[in-house]
Amino acid sequence: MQDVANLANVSLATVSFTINNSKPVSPKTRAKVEAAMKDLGYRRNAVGSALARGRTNVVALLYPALQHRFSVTSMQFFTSAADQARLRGYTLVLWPMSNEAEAVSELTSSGLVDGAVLMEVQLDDPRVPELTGSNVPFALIGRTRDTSGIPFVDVDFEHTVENAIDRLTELGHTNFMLIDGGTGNQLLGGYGPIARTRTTFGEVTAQRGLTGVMVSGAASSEGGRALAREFIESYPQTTAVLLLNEDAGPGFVAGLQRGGLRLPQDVSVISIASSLDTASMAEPELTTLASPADELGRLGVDALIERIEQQDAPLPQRLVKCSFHPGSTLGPARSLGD
Amino acid sequence: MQDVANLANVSLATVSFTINNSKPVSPKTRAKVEAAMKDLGYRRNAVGSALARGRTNVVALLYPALQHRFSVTSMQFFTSAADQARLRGYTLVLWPMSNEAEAVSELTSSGLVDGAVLMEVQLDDPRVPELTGSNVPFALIGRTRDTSGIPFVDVDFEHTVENAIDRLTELGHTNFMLIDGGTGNQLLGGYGPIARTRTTFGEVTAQRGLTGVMVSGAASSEGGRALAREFIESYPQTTAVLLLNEDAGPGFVAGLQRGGLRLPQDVSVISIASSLDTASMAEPELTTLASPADELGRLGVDALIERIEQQDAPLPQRLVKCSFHPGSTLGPARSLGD
DNA sequence: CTGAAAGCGCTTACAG
DNA sequence: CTGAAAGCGCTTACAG
Repeated sequence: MQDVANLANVSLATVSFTINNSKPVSPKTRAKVEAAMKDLGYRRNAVGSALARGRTNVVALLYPALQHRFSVTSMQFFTSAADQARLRGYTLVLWPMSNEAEAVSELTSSGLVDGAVLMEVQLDDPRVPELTGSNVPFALIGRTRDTSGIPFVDVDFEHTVENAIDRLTELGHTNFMLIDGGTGNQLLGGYGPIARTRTTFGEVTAQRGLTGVMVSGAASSEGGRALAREFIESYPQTTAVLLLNEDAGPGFVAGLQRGGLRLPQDVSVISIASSLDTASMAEPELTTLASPADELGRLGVDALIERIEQQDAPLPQRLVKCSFHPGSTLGPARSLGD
Repeated sequence: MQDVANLANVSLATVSFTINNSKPVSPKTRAKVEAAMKDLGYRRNAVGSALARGRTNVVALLYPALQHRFSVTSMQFFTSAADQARLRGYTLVLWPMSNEAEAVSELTSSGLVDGAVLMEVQLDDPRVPELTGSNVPFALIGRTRDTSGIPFVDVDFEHTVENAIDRLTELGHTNFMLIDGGTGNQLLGGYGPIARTRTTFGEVTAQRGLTGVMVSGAASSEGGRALAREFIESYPQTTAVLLLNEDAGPGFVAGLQRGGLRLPQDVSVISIASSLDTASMAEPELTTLASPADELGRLGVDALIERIEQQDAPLPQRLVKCSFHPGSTLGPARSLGD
């Protein structure tokens, strides 16, 4: 930078002013400085700048480490978040968290990042109070139980479940099943998407006098096949399935058919909050209420940057709806005699 | 940091020495300093440290932006690379590259990262000379055409193709097809995995007097279904398929069966350099030579950090083999009369 | 509109 | 083993 200043016959400060547009600079001075920068191939050092400004323009994406089964949907968060950050002049770092408390404080106290976007949010996520206390700006992709004062973007699970049930009800279905990807452990017990979906499913089926059962299975193709066997053995009356378990989808569909059921003549299945990529791997292709994953990644970063750049702006809290894609697994309920 | 020094009645320098073990510190002084740090909840600021040391302990993962269809395999690179970086005291940033030249120089001249790992490497990747010229350490996940002097980790595609052909030859197959995910554009024409696989496939089938055709299709379920239609219409003699197109796998298998072919009685399919997650979404499950994706992400970061920390160490260049997973799509060649 | 100087939070010769 | 001081590459009041 000093070299640039020398070559342009100006001071260090003036170079800084032209780079950052932080003070008015006369056109000729600006031209001289820019020529000098070009000649020397100069680019401002991000670390020096960060130290002086107290801002790094780096944001972190926090995701659970050791959970190495990432769906297509998570991948979309990663890349859309990184792209959007870049677009807005930030760099995205991946921050795997194994030990929640320690990792969060390591993050917040390092001074490396200006803020964090959290993925895989639990209803009572321990990271949230930790971050609130640390004064590091953050935003959630997902929601805690109590969202007051907390910036977030999330799928509108409540609407999604109702929408799916509506569509199936119109086709005459009255016997519903919700399949989720929860495992027995406590962690997933408090996982937002599953909890909200189950609650809404329970409420809506009860209100409307529908039969509704809930079942969980592993988030994998093998999990899906196992769920199909369970379905065939234990739930002969059920004709409509809401599937909140993206990765089990193709296996579930394959398993049902292997067990002699036809889709959608015998059973209708709708995959919710999941990706079309995975849905299309099933045969027949799954009818889907697709997760707006790209949009969530983008909006999550936007929400965070808003918090960083203008603390007084209105709190960003957005619910995004899933989009319907027909597929081939939705049909009229089979009549009682079938 | 000054606060810590005051509380412990030592100098700023001594605090730094104890934190970094950069100079011997007496046990009692160390104890005082550590107590003071704990009391104040002090953590060293990464930015100040980076500026003084000329090292940020941040490494970048460069991937092609705008390519929003990431397979499970890419996801594994992302997360295993981030985990390994963290394990070795580094932070991983995601660096989407749209305009190659500009983005690389933005990276190298920002001073933000100590080095970069490159994904989706082309045979003549323009990023490589750019990085070589910039003196920023880097390592490839993949390989350029000429690998002399370049640190990399990659799948041993040559071995993988031979292995797949061996297995099928033993089952009596003589009519082979290679399906890849290349699109017509130049970009993918020079994409390492496809180029190497095609070359090896051509050589091995020729050497052994086997019939071998090569076909490309879109990397999606729909692409797989289209490939199946093409297969049935145009290649009735072919009994053995090597599939280098992970995302087309389930659709291809479904399409073949929809067209009346049985797997593996009529056609054997082996998916290569792909993930088991996707393979298991096919029905029947695809026989697979699985990509060591986690290992590659980890080794890629290791290779980079070696270059950063000891420039004189032997050049890290590693080829990793795929692992065989049986699945249900490999069987004896149908006899001529079938 | 331009410049001299202090300071961001650390590290590291250098001296003791 | 410990400390005083310079310096890493910037930004930004402050003065002109």
